[in-house]
Amino acid sequence: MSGEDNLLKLVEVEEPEDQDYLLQEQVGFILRKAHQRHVSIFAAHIGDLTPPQFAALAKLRDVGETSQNQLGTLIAMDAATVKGVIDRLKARGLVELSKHEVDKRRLLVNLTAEGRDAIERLIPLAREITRETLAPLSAKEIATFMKLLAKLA
Amino acid sequence: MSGEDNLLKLVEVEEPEDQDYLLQEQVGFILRKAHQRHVSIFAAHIGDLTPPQFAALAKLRDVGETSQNQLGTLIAMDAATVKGVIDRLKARGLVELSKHEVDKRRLLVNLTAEGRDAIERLIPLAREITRETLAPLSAKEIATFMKLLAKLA
DNA sequence: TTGATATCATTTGCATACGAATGAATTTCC
DNA sequence: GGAAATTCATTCGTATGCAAATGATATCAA
Repeated sequence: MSGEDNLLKLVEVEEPEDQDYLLQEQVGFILRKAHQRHVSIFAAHIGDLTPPQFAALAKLRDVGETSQNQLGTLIAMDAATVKGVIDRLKARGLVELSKHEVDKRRLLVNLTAEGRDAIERLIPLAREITRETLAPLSAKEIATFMKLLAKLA
Repeated sequence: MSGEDNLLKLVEVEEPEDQDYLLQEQVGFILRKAHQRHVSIFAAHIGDLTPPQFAALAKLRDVGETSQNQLGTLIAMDAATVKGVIDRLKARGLVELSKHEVDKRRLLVNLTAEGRDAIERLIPLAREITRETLAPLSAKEIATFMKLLAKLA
């Protein structure tokens, strides 16, 4: 009996985690859930725009007219994804497209007047979304969390 | 000149953040990027299975046979999403479906022998994925981060 | 018991997300 | 100058992810 125990212990020392793998403790899984929660909070405050669409408008407000590809880089979207997002924003009249004079490959994107109005109107809501997402944490915890999260992203 | 400065300061005190809204500092945006990075690390280690598919297998390993809906609850997927995931795992022979004897609404899901082999084989890789995702942080930072992230999820 | 509710699963529609392939235009470099 | 490599954008295919509607079954309550 004690012989079996010792054998088990030896095995455990070599592979202490072989038996239990707890999905709900893995970063990836919790990261996915935290992201889901944020998207849900976002949707509750801004129903007619998705987070990626909002990101595109907010970044265009920052940098002004840019190429579609460059915008994608700035908001961490690959070319295929950003195209869909911009197409839908264009269909709603929030951005307008034009051809680059010099480099004919580039498709320039810019806010329309309506798009600018929309993003200015939505930013206060976005601040509230950030607040609500972080509400489970204290001010000090928020500072710590944001610092560490930034390291992972 | 100093009059203008004072006016600006007064405005700033009332609405200190009105002018600048930095997308790249918002939780939601960084959360999305951190999640993207994790998925990318996952794909580099486990190319033939997605994180949701892996989650389904890992949870079935934990709890054994369950209904599709219940599995969805356990891995934070809604009914429509979990159906697609299970369909694809079934098509690959990693899970098998059966009808609940008593409650005819329920669709039971379980690992096949092949599915069990697969998940056992993949778990060590998953541990490495977790390690690599958290690699930018020290051991102490990891503990702090996981505690705070769990509060947000 | 039966009528109202609730639960389980499916389907549809829309929106990311990304790999891979393609074509057009530009830049690099010999 | 011109071939090779690079960049920009598009398209296709596959896989989440979720809201809403629907149908089948089960449970609750009058």
